[in-house]
Amino acid sequence: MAHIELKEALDTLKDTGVRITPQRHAILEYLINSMSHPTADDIYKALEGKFPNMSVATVYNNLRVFREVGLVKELTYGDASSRFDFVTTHHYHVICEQCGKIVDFHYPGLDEVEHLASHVTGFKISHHRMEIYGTCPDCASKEAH
Amino acid sequence: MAHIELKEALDTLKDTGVRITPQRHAILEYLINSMSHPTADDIYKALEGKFPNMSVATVYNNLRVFREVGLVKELTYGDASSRFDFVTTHHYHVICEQCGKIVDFHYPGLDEVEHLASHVTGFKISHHRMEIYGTCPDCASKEAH
DNA sequence: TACACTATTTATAAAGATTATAAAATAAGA
DNA sequence: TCTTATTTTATAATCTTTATAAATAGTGTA
Repeated sequence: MAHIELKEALDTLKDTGVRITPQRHAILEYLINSMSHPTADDIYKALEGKFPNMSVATVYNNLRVFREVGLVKELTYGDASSRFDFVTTHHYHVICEQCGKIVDFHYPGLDEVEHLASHVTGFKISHHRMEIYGTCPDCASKEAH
Repeated sequence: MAHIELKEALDTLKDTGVRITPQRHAILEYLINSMSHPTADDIYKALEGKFPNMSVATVYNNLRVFREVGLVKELTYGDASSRFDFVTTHHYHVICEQCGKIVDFHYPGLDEVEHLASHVTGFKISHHRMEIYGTCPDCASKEAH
């Protein structure tokens, strides 16, 4: 199914008139297969072997292109660099404050919150984001030692 | 009441053994009176007149101190720099995607989400963050022109 | 009030992430 | 295959934030 997702993503690019380069192919593939939520630098390092001459700028440029097309979501947490997530179904993230691990968490969209916010503030709401913070089981058991 | 908040904040600092310097006083005062959610640079620029020799590092250092003491919350959105918010009661933020305006939005904490997340992932949840995005009335009316 | 001690500020530089630029390379359609 | 506009590369610049060390200034004590 990762296979199908990649194909669909490439089709999306084609439909939008975005050229499919080997670098773009590899970045998408990495994002889809990666169960983590990599930073631009993670991706750069991971593809160094396959593309020894690739520039960091290429990674950033393409992540921006993917974001604009809607294939990828950019996550900005407290730490230094953004993380990138291939867009599949709607889900939230649970983040470990000790080790930084990010786990997907499926939950119905909080439509009610958006409605109330719209009513109270007069904004036309487009979307929201939410993250949940805590300690993952691994770190919790280490703490207890 | 901004007056009272400032006094309480200063008391908090005193209790924690953090020295009250003119710069700290001014930064706190600015944060409390500011209805916006300023960046470190906003604060720096705003206090330039009063403290011509103040260093940017001072602003950053003190914002970190305030955050550690719990007086201030750091907000990291998509844009380049963090924003800082004087902590009062629990509330969320509604953010205009056109002009960047941030409006406070009071809503009961989403305890249920935290519970479910804890149950599903095994994390020990400490807190969550949520932001709501949309278009503010001003920008919406400009769009319609 | 003056002193001493330590925290804080300043000035500066360094680090890290991201973006801009221009020349070279290349994907995709004719 | 050929052409052209897009993309990549290499590099430098920008911006935010942190580190460092010397100078300064709060705060408790005599």
